[in-house]
Amino acid sequence: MEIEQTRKETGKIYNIEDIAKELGVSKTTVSRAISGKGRISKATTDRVMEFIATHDYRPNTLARGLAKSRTYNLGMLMPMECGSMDFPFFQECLRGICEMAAKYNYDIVICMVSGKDLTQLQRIVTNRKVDGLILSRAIVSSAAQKYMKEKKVPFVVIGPNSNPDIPSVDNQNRKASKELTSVMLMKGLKKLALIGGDQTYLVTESRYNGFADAYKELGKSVNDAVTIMNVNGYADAFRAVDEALEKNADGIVCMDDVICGEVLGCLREKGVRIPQDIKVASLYDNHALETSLPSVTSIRFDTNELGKKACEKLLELLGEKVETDGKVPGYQVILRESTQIL
Amino acid sequence: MEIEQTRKETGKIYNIEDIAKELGVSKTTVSRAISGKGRISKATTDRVMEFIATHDYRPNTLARGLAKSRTYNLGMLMPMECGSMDFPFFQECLRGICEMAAKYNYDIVICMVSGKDLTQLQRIVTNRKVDGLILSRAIVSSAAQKYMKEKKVPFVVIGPNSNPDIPSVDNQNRKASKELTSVMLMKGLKKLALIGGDQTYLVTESRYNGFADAYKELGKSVNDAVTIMNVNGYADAFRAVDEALEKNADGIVCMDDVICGEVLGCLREKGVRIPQDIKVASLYDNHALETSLPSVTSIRFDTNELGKKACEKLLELLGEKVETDGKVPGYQVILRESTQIL
DNA sequence: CTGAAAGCGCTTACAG
DNA sequence: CTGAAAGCGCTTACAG
Repeated sequence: MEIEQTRKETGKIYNIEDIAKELGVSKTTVSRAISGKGRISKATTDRVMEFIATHDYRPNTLARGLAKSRTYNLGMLMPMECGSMDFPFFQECLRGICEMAAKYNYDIVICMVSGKDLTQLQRIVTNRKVDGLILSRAIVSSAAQKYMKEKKVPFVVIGPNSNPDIPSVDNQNRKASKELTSVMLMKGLKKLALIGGDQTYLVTESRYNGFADAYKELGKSVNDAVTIMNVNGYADAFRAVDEALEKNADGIVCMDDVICGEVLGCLREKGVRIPQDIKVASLYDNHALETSLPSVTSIRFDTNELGKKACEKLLELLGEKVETDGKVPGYQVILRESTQIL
Repeated sequence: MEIEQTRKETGKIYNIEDIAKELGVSKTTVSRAISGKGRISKATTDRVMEFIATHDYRPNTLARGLAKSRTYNLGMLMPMECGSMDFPFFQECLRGICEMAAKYNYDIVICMVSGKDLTQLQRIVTNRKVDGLILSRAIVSSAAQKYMKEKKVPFVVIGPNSNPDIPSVDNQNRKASKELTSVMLMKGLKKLALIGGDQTYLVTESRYNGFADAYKELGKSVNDAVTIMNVNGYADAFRAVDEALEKNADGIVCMDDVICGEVLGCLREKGVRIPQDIKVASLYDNHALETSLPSVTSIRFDTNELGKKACEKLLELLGEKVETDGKVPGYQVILRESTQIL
């Protein structure tokens, strides 16, 4: 009560010198008590900490930053033109990142990059507005990575990464794909069609491998399946669906939610009923798949956790002592109407 | 070429003192040349600026910040639990904000707030990580606003705002609603039903007024329409649609995209065809309305521009000289299949 | 028009 | 265990 009073009356914002004076010690001592570094007696530490708590003192981040050459900000690269499909991913991810960053008293600054234009990245880096950066699979631009290496800015990548030198975190695409495919197979489906996108993407490869793993485990060959890759856009999808139907597929596994949306459109257009005539599943979930008619079986990754891990990794890179649980971001296989056996 | 060389060889990061020495002037002079403030000869300014350009010097933001008590960061409050519906709004908005901020060499830091929990806001404020804040209609919490006033942190609100003391920017809800409603009326529809949400929201009021304006302009009374407010959730929407149909409405105007989605669901469930049996329009657009079957007539606001304006306003509050064009964020009325006269 | 000096609020060798 | 002092890289009265 009285403390509140004091705060309200004075409204004063203390600095380290004020505290030193009030307590009759040196700034050095106060600084040490706060940081917990250097030799300092328990008694002094306690006195300082109590004063700080009572007066709700917060060190000036700018000043500390200048002294330690730190901004206590982390940059998150976001593609300006991410479609409505991608955005939920970023939202979730950002949530996890912010949460973890806050835990260590860091904040997230957004860096919107447009295509191959690195202007904004350069601005943020040359202005030293961040201590490190997080970028995601959606930022294809290896130019960005090259730039950051050159400038020696620590960064982590969210998504598949072939280069072991680059710290990265990723979903368990392969494992999850295998699991979903296995379920389809065990449901008694005889002929699966896998419809996937650009094969040069690593995520495509991972999911493909997972799909194949499921066959292998059952003593079958992935060649028993119809695999149609490099599908890009509705026209491609339409042809892919045609091929799947011609080859008598009784189940279609779509590599991601975008493709799946297109496939659903094609099937509707052709008057093929789901799940009566054919089962459909997606290796990446989104809200539309959940609410569409019928709802579509899919894999939901724990993107929030993925963001947290990315942030943790970056913090570690920056020399913060993070206590990580070493868990890998999980996923759920969600069986919905589109794969029901009637 | 040679400049490149120099940069690469040295890789040196200059500070203001280095420059002063190299040029045989004082730090003061260099600082003045850069800021463009204070008396200084054109000749000296040019020399300094040339050196800076050649060596790609960037003032240390942290140091400047400490001296001027500025972070050159703006905070953007984001609701943690914004649904998939809300997010496109934030994405667009954020784009505009970032773009404008970058123009004045500010950056955006994200502050995720969850419900009424102000922890993150307090953290960012007491740590002085931002010079000001932008919050949007989705942050209902007036507690947040109260906190910021108390702490004297400048902020602007995106969305309807009754309090004229609080700087805010908003879409032209009333005008846009009137325009869309007018079009419906002029298409010859005899009985419109307006289905809206919580009447305590200011945005609801604005849109309602716009709807009424259209009637007034045609010399009619809004009482000719069926208005059903405070609709919240599918069950409510179902009853509202029932009522509209009973009263022989030949057109339904939904106050926002969420309600519209529900109304579409209800109509489908009831076997009412759009636009054959009834026309449907929404006073707020989203991707689903654009791609649904049939596509739905709607109002698309220029959210990107809205974000820019919000940022401009905040920058002005912070004392930056912004050159604004005084334009108001626009909108488009997009007539799609759902209102076609067959 | 220009500069020396103090100041922004921290951290951290260095010396006791 | 503690403190005086220098330093982080800028800005800005103040004095010329």
